[in-house]
This record gives sequence, structure tokens and C-alpha cells, in this order.
Amino acid sequence: MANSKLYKGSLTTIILKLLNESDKMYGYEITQKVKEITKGELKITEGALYPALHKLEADGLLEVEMKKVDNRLRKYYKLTEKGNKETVNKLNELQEYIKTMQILVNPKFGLE
Amino acid sequence: MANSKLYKGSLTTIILKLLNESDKMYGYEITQKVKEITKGELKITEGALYPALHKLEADGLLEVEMKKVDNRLRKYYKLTEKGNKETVNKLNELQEYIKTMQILVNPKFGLE
DNA sequence: TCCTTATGCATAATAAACTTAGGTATTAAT
DNA sequence: ATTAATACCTAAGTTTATTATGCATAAGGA
Repeated sequence: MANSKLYKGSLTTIILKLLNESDKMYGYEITQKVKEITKGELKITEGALYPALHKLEADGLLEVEMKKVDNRLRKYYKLTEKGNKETVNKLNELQEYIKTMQILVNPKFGLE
Repeated sequence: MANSKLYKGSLTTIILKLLNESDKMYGYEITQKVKEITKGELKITEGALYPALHKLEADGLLEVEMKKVDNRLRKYYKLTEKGNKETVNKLNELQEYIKTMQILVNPKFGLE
């Protein structure tokens, strides 16, 4: 995921947020959407994505619906109610992280 | 480091930036400084810090100076020239990361 | 005096999240 | 016919952190 190690730990947040916007998506679609939105900055590898989706499903945050399109099988993922709540949590954590890092990195933010 | 997984990958950036401000610091001092600046939000564990410092030293980004204070040995770390350059890189990567995540998470940032 | 907390360093076992490298299968394009 | 794109998947290995230790000195309270 990009040359920076900072993205480690943010994949779940990204997946949840995308599903929160798009109602339902399938795995490959997520990789393409992220590449498109970030103009190539961020590429989700499938080796990271699929295990992450499976874990989110196992944790009850996502539910699955299979669909055949053009004789190809797609696995659509959709947020559950629990997944919606967790999305809010993850987004709050991201804002908190960004705030904290800006304070650490730009001392001006820490002054009052 | 906090309950959020997002901090994974940012320890090196934090260390480099602190040393960039403070000229030289020792390990324990770094943990205390981070706790203080972030008002307890972020606590650097020693099990993460010391290996990270050793790696930065091995990579030639930090140099060491031992000092005895109150009969206790302190290991002061200081940025090398290479370390200074890498600090700039890491800070740029952090800004890039934040920008990308905001675009992903807040679609408004992506419109033009 | 004894015990805990703080200071200061360190490593080893485990866990989590990722990369890299494969594998299968269909469709579209050259 | 072969490559690229679509669409899913897993396994081995790496990185980065947590948790749990260990050692040692200093300070403080019961």
C-alpha cells in the first residue's frame, strides 16, 4: 500500500468508509475505487484485502451477497448495523490520530 | 500505543521529529515527552522504542553518546546528517498520508 | 527497614497486519 | 494465440508492535 508504512493499520477504516458511502461493493471494486480516488497513490493489494474482508465478516461487521454478472461470480459486501457503528468509531479514531500526530509533528498545534 | 491501530508505522516518524527539535534525547526521555505532549493519548512502550532506536542507529540515522547522570547511565541519541534528510522524508510522507486519508474518508476533499 | 515507584536500559515470545508470490477461472483485446 | 483485465483465494515470510520479563540505581512512604 504505497511506499509509506503509515498506511499499515488503516485498511479496515478505508473499507468501512467506502462501504458506508456505496451501500455495497465487491472486493475487486474496492481496489479499483481506492486506486481511482487516490489517483494511484494507494494500491490495495489483494493479499491484504481479502483476509481483511473475511475478518470483518467473521466479526459481524459485514454481510455477504453473491451475485453472478457476465458469468463471473462477485461477492458483494455490505455493512451490518454493527458495521455502521464501527465505521463511526474508526473515523473518530482516524481524526484523533491525525490530531495527535499533528501536535507531535507540528509543535505549534500544541500551544494554547 | 493507544487503542487505535493507526499508530502502527508512525513510531519512526515520531522519534525522528522529536530528535529534530531537541537536538539530543535518551530513550526514557522520549517516552515521557510523548506522553506529555499528547496528554497521555499516546504511550510509547519500551519494547517498541528500544528496538526502533537500535534499528535507526544501525541504519546510520542516529548516533549515540553515553552519559552518566546521578550514577545512572543514559544513552543519548542524536540525528546524523542522513537522519536529518530522512526526517524530512518521513514528515512529507506523513503529510501525504493525511491528505490521502482525508480524501478517502471525506469525499469533499476529492472534488475540484 | 522494607517495599513500591520512578528512572534507565534491554530482550524474547507472541500477535497482528501487511507484502510477495503464487493459484484458479472467465472475458476482452491485440 | 497470447496478454491484460476481471474476480476470487491462500500461504510463506517480514515488519512492527504488545506483553512479559530481566537487570540496576534512586527516591519516597509505611
